[in-house]
Amino acid sequence: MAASYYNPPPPHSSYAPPPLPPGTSPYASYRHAYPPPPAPAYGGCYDHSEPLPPRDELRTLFIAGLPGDAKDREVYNLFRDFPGYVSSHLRSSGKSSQAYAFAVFADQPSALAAMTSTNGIIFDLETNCTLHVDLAKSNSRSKRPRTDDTSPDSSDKKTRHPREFPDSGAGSNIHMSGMSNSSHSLNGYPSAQSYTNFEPASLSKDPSAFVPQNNPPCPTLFVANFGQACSEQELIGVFSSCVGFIKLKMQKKFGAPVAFVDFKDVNSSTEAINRLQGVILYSSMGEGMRLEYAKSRMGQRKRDKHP
DNA sequence: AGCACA
Repeated sequence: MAASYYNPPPPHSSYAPPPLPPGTSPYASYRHAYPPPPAPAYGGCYDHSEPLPPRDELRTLFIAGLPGDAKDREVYNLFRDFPGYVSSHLRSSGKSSQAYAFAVFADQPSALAAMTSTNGIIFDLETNCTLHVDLAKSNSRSKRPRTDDTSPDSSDKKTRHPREFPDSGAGSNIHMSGMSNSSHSLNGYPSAQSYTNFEPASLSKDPSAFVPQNNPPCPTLFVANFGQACSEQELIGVFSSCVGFIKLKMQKKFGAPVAFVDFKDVNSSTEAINRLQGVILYSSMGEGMRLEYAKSRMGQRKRDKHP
């Protein structure tokens, strides 16, 4: 097990209290707006009316260790910016002081990446609630998690806007496709603005702040400007969801920690740059991390010492 | 604003 993995508490003193009182939060409504009654029709997760993915791979996370007063919003904010995040469901145990939740992802690698990044984090500094995140026993019964066929508008008609985010603030479950936009934050607490609207966070990146790519494309990426509190496991959790990911090595013996991430080819590394550039990690407090092509490929010994 | 390891 990843028993050695220990995530220090995030530098936030608390969970970025939303600017709205709890009662008036725009999220307050989805608490009681859950359409599906708690009918755990598990055991048969097959739905033959839908063209399911070939193997019904588990892509739902089970989150334990939540405090009893956890809010949907908190679970949502925890996972919303992980690539592939689809939706989350909070289940309060009622009598107990513990709650649990499920987070649905587009595929298992995305789910595993989010799992690695969130497992073991201290969710509540006051009660020292530590999250235990694992793959769920079965996938959540979602309406239409992902349509791989070419009939996209059977249940999704109102969200067909080219502007990606529906106003799911008062919806039932919290859906969001963080797939192909270069999401700007993984920590879930980007700024107060995200509590009041669902603008894609990427628009807060002004083009002038973009990183010039000086180095020629390389399958290995150089990663900098992530927080000191960031663990290698957290980075692996983020990067391992990228196609072609091979390995990640963190280097923190010098002042600012950096990391090298190896991909199978430059297509994959380029895709990862585009996807994760500027992303703010959960453990981060400042700017997002900066990705560049590395100056040399990881693990490639220089064979041309002499001509 | 920082590019190591083999």
